[in-house]
Amino acid sequence: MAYYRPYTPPADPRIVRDLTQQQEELRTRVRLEPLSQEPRFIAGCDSSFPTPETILSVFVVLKFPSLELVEKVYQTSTVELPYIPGLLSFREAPNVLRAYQQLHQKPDIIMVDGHGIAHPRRMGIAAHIGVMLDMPTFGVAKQKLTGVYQDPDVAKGSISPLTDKSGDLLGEVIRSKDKVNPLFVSPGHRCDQATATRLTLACLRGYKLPEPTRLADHWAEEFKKELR
DNA sequence: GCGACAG
DNA sequence: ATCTTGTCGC
Repeated sequence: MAYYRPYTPPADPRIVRDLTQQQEELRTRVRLEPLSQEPRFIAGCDSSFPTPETILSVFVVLKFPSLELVEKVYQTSTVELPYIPGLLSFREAPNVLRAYQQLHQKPDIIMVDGHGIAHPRRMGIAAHIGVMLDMPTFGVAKQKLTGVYQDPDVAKGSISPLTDKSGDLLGEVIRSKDKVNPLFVSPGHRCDQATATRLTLACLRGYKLPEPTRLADHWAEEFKKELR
């Protein structure tokens, strides 16, 4: 439990204004719809920072619904933007997209570590990546960014809605394992809530995190060691 | 004015 | 995200 937040230098107001504007434009391209076909391959992606100035992004592709790992790739580059709540995608997406290009087996849908439309301007990193690739995506986050919800029952599989102040659905809060903190699942692009939730549940294998993100997390750690 | 704030 | 040991609970 954090009792205080470490000091963070204020972000340049001009940068914030410009990126927020770009985000509003990308927002007009988001399409929420059911998946056209059942996925045969699902990907997971995650980023970490081996050093404060280096970003490492990983992509894993699993066969669906067997969840057998079929490919894993990574990409590193220099960090050019600080973390700014609501603008995370501009810091991480560029490198994530380059990692995606390395894949030989392209997935049918991507599970992103972070939020989809459960974002102040409905443009979390999952939606951002989906629009850039024009690919189906949805987000699975460990912490809330925006919205209100009632804590779901402590039993695995319990779900409660995440809504904005107007009552609009932003995502669903899902208990992926008995008694552990719930996950925040929301559609990104070319995906809907039902699909995002269904696939998240279908990817659970006894751990808090669904396999795509869990394995992406795992390999990010392995690749990090490999770099030194 | 005060609290919240993905990774 | 990252730095970090032991420790409590199922």
